[in-house]
Amino acid sequence: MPRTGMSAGELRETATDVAICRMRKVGYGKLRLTDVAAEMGLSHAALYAHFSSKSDLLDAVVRRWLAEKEATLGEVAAGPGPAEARIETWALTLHRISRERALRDPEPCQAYDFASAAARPVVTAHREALRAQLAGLLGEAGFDEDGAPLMLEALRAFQHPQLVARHIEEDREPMLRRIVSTLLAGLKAGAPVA
Amino acid sequence: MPRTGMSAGELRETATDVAICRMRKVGYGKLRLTDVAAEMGLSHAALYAHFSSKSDLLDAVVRRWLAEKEATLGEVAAGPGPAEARIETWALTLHRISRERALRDPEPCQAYDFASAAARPVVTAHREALRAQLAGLLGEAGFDEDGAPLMLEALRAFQHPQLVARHIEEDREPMLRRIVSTLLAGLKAGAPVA
DNA sequence: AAAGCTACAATATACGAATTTTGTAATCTG
DNA sequence: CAGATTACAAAATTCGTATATTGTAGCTTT
Repeated sequence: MPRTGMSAGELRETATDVAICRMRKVGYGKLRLTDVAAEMGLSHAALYAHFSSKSDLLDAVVRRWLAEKEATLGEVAAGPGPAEARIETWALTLHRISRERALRDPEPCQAYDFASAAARPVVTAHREALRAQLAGLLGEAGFDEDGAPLMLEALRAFQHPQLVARHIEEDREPMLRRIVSTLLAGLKAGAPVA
Repeated sequence: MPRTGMSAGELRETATDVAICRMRKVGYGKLRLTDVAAEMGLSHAALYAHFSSKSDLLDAVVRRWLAEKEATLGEVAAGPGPAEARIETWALTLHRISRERALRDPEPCQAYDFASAAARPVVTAHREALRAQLAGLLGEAGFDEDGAPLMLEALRAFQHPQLVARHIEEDREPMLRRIVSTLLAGLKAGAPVA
């Protein structure tokens, strides 16, 4: 019987919550397991029963944060209107979320950036989730689903934390729209020549 | 009458040379004006007659390094064969140079990365030079030259030092080819819908 | 035995003193 | 007097050490 009154799953979720909050408050670089544990009324050692390492907790934080992004995009993908129009909306939303987060939620953003640089599986999984959503949209709109990785690579400048940060002042939406419509036009024109 | 036997221009060039060499030897972060000056038989203060600051010298280093890249790409752009084919070759070359440099010339690469993050004019000028080359090629191949900034943005994942470094193991050329041909097909299909 | 704690070693971070380095000004020299 | 030097202040970096944090093991409690 757990003394915290939480199941293993709940404790992991709570620890992830607390870690995100503390990260937002004190910054990515100053997040301490000791503090997370203390805030939960635990010794830091107790966390090791639920997370194999600090990185594992940070992964959980990033996973949660990316899951919210995927959920928002999933709603756009499943939204009303013609599928082809939703592709542009989806891409714009992807960019807006990235930009908004760089501006207003920089600490988890930095955690993501580190996870990304370290090629953590949580990042790979996120990219795959985006690919799947976009592939679904493309399929629905009558395009070959193989266009999804292609589009994602071409839109990378609008997602990547550092590139987004570098252009945070500019309105890059017109350029993004042009790229999306050019890519869609190109895909429509048929399978690209090898 | 200069005691070094060099004109102002030559001295700047020599200092830039020496700085690149030392940077390659000791690393970007450990480059010291003192050492550059000493290697030229000068006191560090003498450098200030030719460079307004260390950043100014670093800019000269990056400018030189980027000029070599522009020259190689310029040759490709001016090369033989149909213009449309040269666009793909140009993009592949752009990626190969970026990749090769990340692998074999990491220190100036880091200097470029810092200059890029600091939004130094030398980087803006480089981007403009690339845009002009690509615009020329597009024009020659019968495309609207406005496609150049669009293509460059879409190819950013294949140029940006950090993104190139992250995928250094992979062969991304097939994907690059697909993106280029899709974009060209899209541009050919007519001005993208606003 | 499950859930957690205390104790501890290895590692990492923070801090402050000493040293370098950068940048400026006044001075020297051919 | 252009070209360079020495001298010097401000800022940055290094280096040694004290402190904190991470991760592990064995012990305690219910």
